[in-house]
Amino acid sequence: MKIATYNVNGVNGRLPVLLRWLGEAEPDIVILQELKASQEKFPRVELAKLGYQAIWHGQKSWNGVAILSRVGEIHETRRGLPDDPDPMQSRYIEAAVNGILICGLYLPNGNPRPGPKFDYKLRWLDRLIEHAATLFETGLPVLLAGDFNVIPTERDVCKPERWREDALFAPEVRDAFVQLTSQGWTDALRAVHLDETIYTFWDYFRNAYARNAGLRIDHLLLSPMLAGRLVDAQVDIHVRGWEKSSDHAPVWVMLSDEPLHTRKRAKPRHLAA
DNA sequence: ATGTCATAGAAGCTATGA
Repeated sequence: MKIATYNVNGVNGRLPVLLRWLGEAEPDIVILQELKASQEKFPRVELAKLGYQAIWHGQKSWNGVAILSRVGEIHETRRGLPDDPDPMQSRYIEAAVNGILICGLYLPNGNPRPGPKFDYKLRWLDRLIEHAATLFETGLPVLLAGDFNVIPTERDVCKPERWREDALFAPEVRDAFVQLTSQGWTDALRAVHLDETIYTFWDYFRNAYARNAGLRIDHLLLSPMLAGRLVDAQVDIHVRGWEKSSDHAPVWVMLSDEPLHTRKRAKPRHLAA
């Protein structure tokens, strides 16, 4: 089973890109962020033509998250985090699909730092960490995926020194990400590409994509049951080069149907020797 | 500070968020 996360940066403005990628990549389940569309303006019919059913949490102009499936029913379990810091912002959607609990999230950007937007990001992370702990403890197969707006380590940014004060790389935010993954989640892309430079986002400024001046901020975190089924994780980097593309590229994991007893689970970074 | 996009409304440009 192939599961992807993609910050589309406007689901209607980028619809041709999204449909082209879906046709090419054929993911089974897709988690979308930054729909930038109100609830009634989601392109349900166009996606259904490609065989995807969908649930979505829209919002006019900003945010918005969705889950697509071409492998059976989407059983929504919640939208918004428990004690969400701002329920008006559509940033979280959760559903059981094909035996996996899919958690789609769009974390606040948090800039400028310091300031109220940064405080909001920290509160959101706090709520996410608490909810993730609850989900983890169920022992179920759970996937946390989306645009985290977190650069986990220096390896995940082209020029770390330029990002020291940025809300995507701030110590408080990176600490929170470590706190989250330390619950036992596997960062799938990093587990597959241990020592590689691999990015998921290139901004529109300064020809960033052509220079590969990117960031790794879109993540797929696997509970132990799913980590035991991890076959591959990749970024569809070329999609970022398409005309009218999002500033993010799609990121996906391939999971086997059965546990892979031969593959060792990736150790959290803080436990590594 | 800069740069490039999409969106919405004050509208055919400007403000905003990223």
